[in-house]
Amino acid sequence: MAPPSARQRILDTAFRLFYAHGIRAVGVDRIIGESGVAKATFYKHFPAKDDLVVAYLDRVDEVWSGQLHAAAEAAGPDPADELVGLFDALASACRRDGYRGCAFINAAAESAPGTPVHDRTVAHKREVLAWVRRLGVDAGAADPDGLARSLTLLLDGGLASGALDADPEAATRAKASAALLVAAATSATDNV
Amino acid sequence: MAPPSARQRILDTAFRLFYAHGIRAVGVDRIIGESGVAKATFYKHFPAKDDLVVAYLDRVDEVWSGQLHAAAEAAGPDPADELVGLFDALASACRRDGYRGCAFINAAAESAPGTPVHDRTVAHKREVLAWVRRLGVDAGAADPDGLARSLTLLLDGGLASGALDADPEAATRAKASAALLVAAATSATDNV
DNA sequence: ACGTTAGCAGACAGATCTGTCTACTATCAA
DNA sequence: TTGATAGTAGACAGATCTGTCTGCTAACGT
Repeated sequence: MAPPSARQRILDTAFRLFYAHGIRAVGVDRIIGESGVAKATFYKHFPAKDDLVVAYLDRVDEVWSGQLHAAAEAAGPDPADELVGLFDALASACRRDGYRGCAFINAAAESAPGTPVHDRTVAHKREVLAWVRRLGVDAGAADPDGLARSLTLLLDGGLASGALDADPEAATRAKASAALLVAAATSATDNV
Repeated sequence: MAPPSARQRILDTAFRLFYAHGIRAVGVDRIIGESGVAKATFYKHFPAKDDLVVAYLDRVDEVWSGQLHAAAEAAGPDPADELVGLFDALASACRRDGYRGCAFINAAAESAPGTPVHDRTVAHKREVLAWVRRLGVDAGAADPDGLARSLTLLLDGGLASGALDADPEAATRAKASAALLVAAATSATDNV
């Protein structure tokens, strides 16, 4: 029953506002106002706005990676099924209210290469790619690197186009295409 | 030998700066300064910054659509080959210096849904989707809508991930995956 | 009892951003 | 010649944004 700490309130508000409106479109004054925090407190926890942005991306990473992993596991235990099932997370995301695409792609569009914010987005995409690749190895894909790249292309495409029109059809097609690619990539070495 | 008009200089400068740094990151003062134009002239041609942004997107649309069509035609005349060949435009774009992903995806990340800028990005993606769909029909695909959606997902994925790391490998994989999807979509009705 | 830590409230500085306005110049057509 | 058109130069207003600073309050551990 302890009220959430100031830091937590700041992060909650930033998560909501940054994702909904974009990073540059939301000033620290607004975050301070809506989170009901003093300005000094804000700058104590986050010495610069960019520090908050990175913390925001850290949180998005946790949430989104969790959803991806959960969707994959739910489709398991066959790794090939997991590779297809992870696209259910995309479908769920598209249907969510206020969906505005991938927070990392959006953040990358607003940050210059080489900055901590931009680096954080690159790190996220690398993690996802590595995770998919591992599943590809488990699934016995002939070329796990290539398969992982193809699947993340589909995933990123679904996320990116979701920012333009959140058509659930796109997620369905992404999953269907993924199924085809996974089948093609595993049948060569692991055909029934 | 006539020097480019003020309007043209403004557009050239905006094209370069908006794409390289993002829309919100570039102020009108900078565009005015670097294009060597008077402030009154600027606001005469573009009453508001957003008007310039839309004009910028119009130009990007021309350029990028032209490259897509050229790449497709070069791979023709078989429509199925065109559907795969258009991905060469993605590979060329990735290799270009200063490549920073898709201007439309980036602009969408910086604009609120319902604004003229955001609408312009949606219109572009719709045009590309319709064009790919037409090629799919010509190629005799069983489900041209689905095929077009799948291929544009791959394309958008390549463009979006290009903003994070401009890996030419991604474009290669996108093309290979496209070839597989096109083959699968056309073989059912148009085999050998 | 006392110091430390966390937090609230809000003024302030300095930069930057969009957009307006005045005043002047050059070109070209009727 | 005169009037319209396109352009240059730059001051200015008003809003907004990031970040700093001063004061005050309350909880908690020693």
